Amino acid sequence: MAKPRSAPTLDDVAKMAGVSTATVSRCLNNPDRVVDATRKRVLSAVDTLGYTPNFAARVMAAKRSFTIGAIIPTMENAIFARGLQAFQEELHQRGYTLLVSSSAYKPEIEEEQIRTLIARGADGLLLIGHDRDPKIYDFLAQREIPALVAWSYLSDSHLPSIGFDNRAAMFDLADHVIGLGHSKLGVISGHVDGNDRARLRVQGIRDAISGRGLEASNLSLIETPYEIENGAKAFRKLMSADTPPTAILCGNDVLAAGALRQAQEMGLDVPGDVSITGFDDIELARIVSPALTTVHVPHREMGRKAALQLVEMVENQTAGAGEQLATRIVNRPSLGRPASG
Amino acid sequence: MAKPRSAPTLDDVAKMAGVSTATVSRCLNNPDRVVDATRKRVLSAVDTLGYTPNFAARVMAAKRSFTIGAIIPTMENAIFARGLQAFQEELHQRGYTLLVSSSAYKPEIEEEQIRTLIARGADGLLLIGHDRDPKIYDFLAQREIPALVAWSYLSDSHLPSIGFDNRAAMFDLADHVIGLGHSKLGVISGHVDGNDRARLRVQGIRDAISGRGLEASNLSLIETPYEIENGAKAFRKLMSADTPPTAILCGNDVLAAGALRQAQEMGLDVPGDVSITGFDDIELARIVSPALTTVHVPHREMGRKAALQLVEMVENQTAGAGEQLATRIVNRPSLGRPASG
DNA sequence: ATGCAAAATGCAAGCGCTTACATAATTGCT
DNA sequence: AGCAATTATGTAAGCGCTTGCATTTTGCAT
Repeated sequence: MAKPRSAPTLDDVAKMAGVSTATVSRCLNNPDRVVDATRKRVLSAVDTLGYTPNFAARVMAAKRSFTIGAIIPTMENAIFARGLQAFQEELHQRGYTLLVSSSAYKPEIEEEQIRTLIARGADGLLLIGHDRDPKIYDFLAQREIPALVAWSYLSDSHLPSIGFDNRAAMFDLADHVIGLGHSKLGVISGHVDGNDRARLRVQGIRDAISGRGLEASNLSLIETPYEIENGAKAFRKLMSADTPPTAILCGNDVLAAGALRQAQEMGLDVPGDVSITGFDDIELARIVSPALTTVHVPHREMGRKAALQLVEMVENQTAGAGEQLATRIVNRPSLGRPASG
Repeated sequence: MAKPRSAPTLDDVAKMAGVSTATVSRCLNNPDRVVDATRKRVLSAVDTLGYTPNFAARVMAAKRSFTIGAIIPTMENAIFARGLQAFQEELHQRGYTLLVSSSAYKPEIEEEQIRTLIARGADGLLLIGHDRDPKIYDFLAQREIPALVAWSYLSDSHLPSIGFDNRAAMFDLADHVIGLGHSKLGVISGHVDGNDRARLRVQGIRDAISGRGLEASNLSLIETPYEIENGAKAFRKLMSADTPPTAILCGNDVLAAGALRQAQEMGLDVPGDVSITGFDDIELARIVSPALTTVHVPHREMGRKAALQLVEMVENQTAGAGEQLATRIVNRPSLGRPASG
């Protein structure tokens, strides 16, 4: 009865069970390729030894890790939480483990993370959005790493994508807002550089404005990182204009929550004095009061479908078709008609 | 110019640079043990080949992964976000990578995650709270895996811990609430089974009640998972009693936010009709209105110190001293005196 | 019983890297 | 210029596992 100073290995198990390491390995990975009696013997050895396979060794020998990597721009707010959760659950079902890392919205960090995840043996990758250095796509292609883009659907792109049409979604919301009578619009967007979701959302607003025959000058835009504080700060700035906007469209719910808080601190009634809208429909949108009118994104469905598709790509070497999902406007009290006057 | 069907290896680099694999390896890990000229040659080969070291192979050969594992109960709300973020940042500074997984508050899942993380070669582990099967501690000790507990400080425990005194923190808050004149208290707690933080917080309230000479019957308690919805549900239930509590102490800010929303939906004024308090002081506590009186926990400091301590344990084989951090009550409008009458 | 196909198991070659240890190239002194 | 002491590099043995192929065992029909 030796007490192992370090982890027991396949060899230890094999010895204890009186079989070869090959048999133990098969026992663990293809149980039906081993006869009952030996399997029992092996498993009991595994048990008494407290054996756990060494992952690194396994990856090296099998050249498969059953690990999927995901790189999201941030974990700091809940934007990606629900979708990623669903993604993870579905992967788990299929026997895969998810490794998540965040890029802080920085392209160079994302690139580093991609390399890291691949070095760690990820069988496939989930990326957010399409905007990135083309050489990354070359790298992925050259290494033949299956990768999928989520949170933004484009039909023609380097990688297949599962997501929604950010431009159209925001277009619909903006059009709706203008339809209520708002003609002076403020926009608090995330930085659009390297962020196609943000860029397309702003584009949607622009398109809605010109579609309704309004001047582009009726739009004032601020770009800022996705943080509550920044939403507040941007709101203050937008409202300090000579003729402030009557509606503020925010690039996401987090910015909108910040704007809303700031409105309240400034003693403004929402939506009486100014309307505020968000995007994403995360939990926060319903917690604040008044609750936010926002664009509902089917995060769970997106996550689930992304997982399915990616596993399919990994296991069958297929290309992946991608899929566009529908969004819908959720009307809540933060949006109303402009004060008539 | 062969185009590699799979990743280039150390060998490829060595060949291209005309040196041995050992030299390449040293070049990457101990640059100063290699003379300038060769280093330059090697690095340029690395570059043109686009070489990235294979992590699994490296872990196997070096028996070090520079990876730290953390298992938190949940990622679904922000309870652990800030602390973990600081933990991660500090680890990164020290050259370590963080692997996070969540146990969904289930002991058996936590155990599985611990094994998984170790199998993946984690050099050390961060665990939340002290309540777990003793055999896990045996396992960790036998495998000699450095591990540290956070979010709860206990001076005598299997593992060193960095955190605060959950009982004392909640005791202070409850004592303060009672001092304001509240004598009928409602408590919405997380499940205390297997969760020492929750258990100790409740204990703190009990101690405050008896410390003030009140009957234990003045306390009504509901245990429920940490989700906004459940906070709302529990609040409804507590307030439906014949003589409902005048103050509701919640196990954390998330439950408190749920309770608050429910209060508003029931047309109750907070704190006029009923006071509500939280715990943690996450961002949410300041976003809701009225903002929540809560217990501020120095999450960032805790995360940072945990990282420092754990790295120290890993690198110097030391035992780890642990540290108790101070919390403080943050007074905000959700807490007031009970309606006199 | 006997022979043969099929099923079960064993053998051993890697997977890509690190690291003692051995060897070769430099350096500094005299 | 010559030798010892350094310093730089090469050699090769694993790390723990999977898997193709070889070998043994089993089950069955004859």
